Amino acid sequence: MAKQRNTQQRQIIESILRETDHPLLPKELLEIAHQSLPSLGIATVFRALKDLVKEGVAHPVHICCEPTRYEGARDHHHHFKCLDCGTVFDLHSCTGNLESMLPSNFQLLAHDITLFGKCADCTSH
Amino acid sequence: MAKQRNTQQRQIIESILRETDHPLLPKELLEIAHQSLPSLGIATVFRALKDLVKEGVAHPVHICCEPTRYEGARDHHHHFKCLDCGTVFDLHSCTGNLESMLPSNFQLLAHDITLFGKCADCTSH
DNA sequence: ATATGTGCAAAGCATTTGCGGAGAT
DNA sequence: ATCTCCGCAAATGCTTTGCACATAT
Repeated sequence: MAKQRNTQQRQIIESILRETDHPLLPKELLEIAHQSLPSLGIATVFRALKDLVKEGVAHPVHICCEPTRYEGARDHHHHFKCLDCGTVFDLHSCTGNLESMLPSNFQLLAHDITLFGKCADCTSH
Repeated sequence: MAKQRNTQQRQIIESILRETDHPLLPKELLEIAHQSLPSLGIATVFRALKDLVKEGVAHPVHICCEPTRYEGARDHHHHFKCLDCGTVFDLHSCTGNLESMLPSNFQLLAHDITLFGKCADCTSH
């Protein structure tokens, strides 16, 4: 892979991912980035995200029937989507014992867990 | 909701879902259906799937960066995707203790778990 | 100086929708 | 006979790509 250039647009995209505590849609990321760089195009956002995922700096987050969101790489964690308000929260613990779900001779390399329900705010209303 | 008609195309689509033991892409479903009804169109597949999901007869399955698959309604289960051959398998057990992942005052209503790795066939090669 | 990155616009897919005609009731 | 469903083709929304120019090295 060729050497990567340190452009203004990549810096902005990386820093937004780093500073945001929940996964973002490419469109949302673009809107935030437009505050510092109005000329930024959506194609650049997709190209940067693809590269950052390849480098392990960003992770794709797939939820239900919606377009892929992206978040900065952090500790291993999963997500909770509130069915009332739609917000996606990070969850910071992880259940064990997933191996027990596998048929024999299957090898477990990774897993996705997404929980759905009502967040604290929506539960209290 | 208006009364649903019992057309040949819906019968075929339902029976394919019922007889297949893993989730199918709309495109794959269409190809199988073409064997019994070559004139079937993809729009009809999408319309039928949307109705069947609403009726609870089919479930959408979301995996990674791929288009939504669909499967007939069965017992609660999850999925395993082989990273080598791409096949999606049903898993018939389910881990407990997901509640422990939640922040306080969050209410758990549903969950998705997808495991990734190598299936028995690909492990042995 | 040179090769990579960018913005724009066009292309590609997956999915949805409008419409006139076919088929189920 | 009527009203829903179908197939087709056009439209939509998200994502990718080609190209000419800009810019980091």
